[in-house]
Amino acid sequence: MKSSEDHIVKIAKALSDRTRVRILQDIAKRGSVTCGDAINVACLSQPTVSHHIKVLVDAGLLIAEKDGRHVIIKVNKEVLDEFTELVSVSAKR
Amino acid sequence: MKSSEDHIVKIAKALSDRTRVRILQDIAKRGSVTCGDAINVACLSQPTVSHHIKVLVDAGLLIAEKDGRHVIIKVNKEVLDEFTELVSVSAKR
DNA sequence: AAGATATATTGATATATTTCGATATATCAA
DNA sequence: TTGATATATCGAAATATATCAATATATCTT
Repeated sequence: MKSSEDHIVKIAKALSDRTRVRILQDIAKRGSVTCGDAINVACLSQPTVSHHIKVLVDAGLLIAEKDGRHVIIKVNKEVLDEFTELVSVSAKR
Repeated sequence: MKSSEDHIVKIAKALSDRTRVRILQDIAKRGSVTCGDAINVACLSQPTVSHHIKVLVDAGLLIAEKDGRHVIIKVNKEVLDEFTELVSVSAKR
């Protein structure tokens, strides 16, 4: 089982890059997008955006599911809530 | 004026290191501590801990005030709330 | 089957971060 | 004033991260 520190650190790391936050906010605004959409938002190369999406997915902040040759990504709100809750609680007690 | 992205990124960066989260949680638990106390918690060199505290202070997460030769640090709950609120809102709309 | 499109992986480079020892500064105590 | 204690800063080394071009893989279209 993972400590709350480690969990906070993993999510915070994912949120510690401008591009990733931008991608996340864009997805949140639109509901769901494809990786191609994210490339347009980020204005960076396809491999770079692919990498950032992977970081967000690994952190649990994004859910990705394949749909033909596309990958549809959306925000995992539960994980996001868990994170804000964990930060609030652990830093206030 | 700073974008919400930049604000999130700055705080998230501060929270993206195990040592810093540990220090923050320890301070939250105890109310307030000195830098020396933080060194004991982190088990790292004094300059390293000093650096981490600086990062947390610069991000606004800690408030530091000098008291003789000590520096008393405590959590800035307002900034922390602001952060969790910002993350919640910006990633859900 | 062949070409086109969407995404992932690899390998390299540039930049940022973490960490330390050495040293500086400020304050207290004798 | 001198020595001790608390914290900050500097410079360097090791590690991590962001980024890209090239290439691989998977799926669609014709």
